[in-house]
Amino acid sequence: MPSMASTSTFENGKRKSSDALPVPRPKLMKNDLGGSRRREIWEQRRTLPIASAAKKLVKEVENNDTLIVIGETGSGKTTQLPQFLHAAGYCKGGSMVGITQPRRVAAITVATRVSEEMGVQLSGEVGYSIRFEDATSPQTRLKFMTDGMLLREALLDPLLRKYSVIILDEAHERTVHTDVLFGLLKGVQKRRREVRADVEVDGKTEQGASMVKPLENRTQIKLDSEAHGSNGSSKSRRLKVLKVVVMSATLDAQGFCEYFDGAKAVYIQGRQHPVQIMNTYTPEADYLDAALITTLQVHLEEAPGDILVFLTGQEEIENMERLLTERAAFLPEGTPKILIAPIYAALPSEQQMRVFEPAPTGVRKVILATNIAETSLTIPGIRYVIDPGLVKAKVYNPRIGVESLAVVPISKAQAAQRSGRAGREGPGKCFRLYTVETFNKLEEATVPEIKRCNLANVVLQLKALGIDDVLGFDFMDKPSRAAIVKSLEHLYILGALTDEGKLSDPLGVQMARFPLEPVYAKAMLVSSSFRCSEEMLTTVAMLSAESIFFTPREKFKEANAARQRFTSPEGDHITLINVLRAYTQEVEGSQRIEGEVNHKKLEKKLRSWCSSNFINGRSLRRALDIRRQVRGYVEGMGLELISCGDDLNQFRRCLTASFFLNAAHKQADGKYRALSTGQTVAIHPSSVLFGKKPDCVLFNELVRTNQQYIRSLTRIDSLWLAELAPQYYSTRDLVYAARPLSQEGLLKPH
DNA sequence: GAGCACTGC
Repeated sequence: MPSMASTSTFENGKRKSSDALPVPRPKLMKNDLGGSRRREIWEQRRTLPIASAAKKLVKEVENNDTLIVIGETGSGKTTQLPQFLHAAGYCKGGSMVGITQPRRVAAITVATRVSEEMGVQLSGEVGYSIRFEDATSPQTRLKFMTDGMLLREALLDPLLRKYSVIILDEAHERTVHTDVLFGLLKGVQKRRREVRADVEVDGKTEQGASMVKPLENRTQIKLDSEAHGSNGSSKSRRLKVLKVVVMSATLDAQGFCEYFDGAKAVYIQGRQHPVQIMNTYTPEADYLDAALITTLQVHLEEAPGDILVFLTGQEEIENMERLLTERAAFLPEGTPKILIAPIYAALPSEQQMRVFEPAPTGVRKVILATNIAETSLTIPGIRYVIDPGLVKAKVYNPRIGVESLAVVPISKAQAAQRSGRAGREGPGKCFRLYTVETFNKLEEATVPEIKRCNLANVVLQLKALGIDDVLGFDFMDKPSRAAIVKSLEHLYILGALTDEGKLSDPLGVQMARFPLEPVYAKAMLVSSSFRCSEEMLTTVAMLSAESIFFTPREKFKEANAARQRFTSPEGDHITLINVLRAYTQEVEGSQRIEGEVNHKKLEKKLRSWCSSNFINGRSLRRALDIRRQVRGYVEGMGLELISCGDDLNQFRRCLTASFFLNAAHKQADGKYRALSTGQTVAIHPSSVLFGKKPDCVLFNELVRTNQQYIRSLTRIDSLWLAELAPQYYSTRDLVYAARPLSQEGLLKPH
């Protein structure tokens, strides 16, 4: 690895005496990309807004254990700060700088860019780690990862000893994972200080280290402090305080500063072009019609440049595409043509790529997008943004545990993010289809996800991290008490928590290890005693992947016919198992017969098999990935993987023992009643049991649209509930009644 | 006879 050593040029003495960016002049290396490319990169780095602040930033990190960095779009904070810290010695002695991102793609692209800038190989000194993919090595010093991945690491190493600095990037997005990391890292900082203080007080060298178990890390900790023991007494020879840098793109830093005990905030200017904002004078009665008219108006009156229209969902995008095509046909003669490119997450990736293709000369591209274009991907060429000010967002009702999607107004921060999309390459314009008064009434920021989701997973992870008092956890925005209590109860019923509210061992401990919804993790663990763990493995993978079946509206009948060959009269779970069994036999099986597995060929076969069977290829691939990963965990725990073969009754009984909380019973009037909440529910038309009127079913999802629907069902014998979940159901009454639970122990951990 | 914003382990 010759390239590794060359980066040590960052650590030379020159840096200290100069205000300039600590970027070494381009140097030729083996496997070099070519001198001109290196010079180009160097030139780009030098002119970034953050470059002039390099020295100051490093000093701020040195002087503050927690630092808030507000960096506007285009400031270069994400790629540069990690390199500055590397150059300043924060990676010496085996320490790492960890940088979290909310999205997988971002972790990969940023790591790739930084490795290129540093002239090192990816997965060498610079690496990334995301689910299903670890591109790091023992040499890795700058580690980019998804926020969820760092959370997983904390389970194995609660003090995060490998890290000298953690940078939480895109903190303003407030993902559940980032929010949990906030509280967690505060705790780690405190505990790492305590470990140090211990040493300083009694001076006995081994005392502090005994809190930090594994032997091999002791040397590393020592090396840490030798590397940069700038602050603190000479006696502090143990774990360095963890430096935390919170990076955000929104200007409002106050919330972060307050939460991090008055942490200092620094601002870095961005490099955005001006965007002219236009609002309507009166509220629009029909925002879709307004969006349509505005799009055509911009096309007729404005200079060249592509248009980005934000819409709420697939259906709306499809409608708009149709309307726009119709109206475009009646444009005055000589008007340039338009090219419509829709994009939303569920769109097959080949069609997604169309938004990135430049329109032919003289043609204007109109992109119809969901909020996928707000942050997740950047489309080049956009000069005009049309923003109706609405978004489809998940709403969660903790009382009854129901999720639904609703169209709601965006926040001011989201409005700014949307308009910013017009100023990436040059001055732009944003047309907001709402009045200034309406804008002023919008919320400043979107309600953090942690306040609007099911917390079962979060609570389980916190318990696994040794945080027993979840209600007292230092959340930046605390979820409602009701939501926390609900998930504590849920975990207790699943057996993950003891009567005292502690994580049960081994059940709770094992459940927390799985990258699955707690109820799926439980099902996985229960399944080996029912001798159907292969089938449950497939089930939890397929359920985690969601929407395996692909039903385009125009081919509704064909899709339903294709599904027939997988359909099981027992329900959706076994139907999903049939899909995977068929795939394995018809695609992977035939590959093996032909000899060595050729991945390209397999991929091609998967695609054609999926399209002829109306299966969503992306979802199936994801299910296969999850299946492989979960299989690894199951085997790692020493659990046996057994198939029940054709004895699927055994499997249905296992589903009952696992998903007993979600049982529904047919009433005299033919409607269904969810047993644990008493709600009236209906079988979702996407289920294979729709119209079959089974007496008793289990379900995995409860969604509210026009009415309350249950999805992913299996028919069961109602007597199994009392037999397999006696702790929850009693047989005394004709109608099964859920038993009340005592909450005392759960809420006040001993 | 219905509808699935977007991420993540």
